[in-house]
Amino acid sequence: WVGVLGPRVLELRQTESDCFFRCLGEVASAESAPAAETVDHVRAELVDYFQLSKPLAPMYEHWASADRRMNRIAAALPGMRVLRQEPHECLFSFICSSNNNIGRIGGILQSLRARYGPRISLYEGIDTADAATFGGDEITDLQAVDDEAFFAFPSVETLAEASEEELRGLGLGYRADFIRQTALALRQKGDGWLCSLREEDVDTVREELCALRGVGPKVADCVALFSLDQVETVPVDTHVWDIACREFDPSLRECLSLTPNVYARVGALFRSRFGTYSGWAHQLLFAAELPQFRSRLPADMVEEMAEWRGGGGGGAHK
DNA sequence: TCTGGACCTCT
DNA sequence: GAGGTCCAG
Repeated sequence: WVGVLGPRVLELRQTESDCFFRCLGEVASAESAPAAETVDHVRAELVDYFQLSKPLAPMYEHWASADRRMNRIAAALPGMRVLRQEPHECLFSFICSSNNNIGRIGGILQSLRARYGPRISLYEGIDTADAATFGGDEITDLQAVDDEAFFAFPSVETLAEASEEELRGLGLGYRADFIRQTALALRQKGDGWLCSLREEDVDTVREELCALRGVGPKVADCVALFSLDQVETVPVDTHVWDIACREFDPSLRECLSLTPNVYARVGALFRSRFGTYSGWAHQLLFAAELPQFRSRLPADMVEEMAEWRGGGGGGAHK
């Protein structure tokens, strides 16, 4: 994999037993190679980003023993971790995600970076073609988007200064105003405010996030789980709702829409079954629904999921 | 508390 | 409609 993490372009490669990384470039640097201390620093950042100090095996065991279906999924999809993303980037990204599909979100975020983010220069002697030979096909996607350029995520300050019209031009649609207003609010609250929510309890985090423009329950919970250490938070979208109907409580199907009440019921179901790290468990169940992981699951399970989708079982409330 | 509609844009 | 949110009734 090749991509941007914070101010750097990183290349990651995984083997049977190890994970290797390499720094390809960074913001405002003309060096020919990263300093040794930079490499150490990046190693620490990766450990933090992938939350490697949290042992996954005990969680998997707990989830597997709590739920028969989860038992099989856990066996098929090992090593599914929740990332610890940078909160500002995470927040703006999920604001862009509302009422929007994954493919388009990626394009919008890349446009945001290219237009407002600081450019990342590759170290002397490294070209992306060289990196591509290691990285597989991810890098070709990035190059196709913006001519082999890498950008870090824009600052709150920059986004606060952006005009709504220009943001709309990048394909954000009505979310343009959300981005601008939230950036303005964040600037007002000061530099460390968002990160400081990591120390707060779930309810406070949720309340504070939902006060931001374009942030409802789902977006707030995503930001809380994926960047603010709220491990028991379960973001509920229509897919997670489907999962809950299918696996935990068929009576949820009677509900006509995802009201706050239903939303809370779904979250509570996950928590009562999977406990403290319900957010992580949710991530695993959610991943199992994605097309790219389907081939790893037992055939009968894939069949069952297809049947549910096609048979209108999940569509009862839609 | 919940429902219905609007909202950008693309398939 | 899509991996929602906001606003008015």
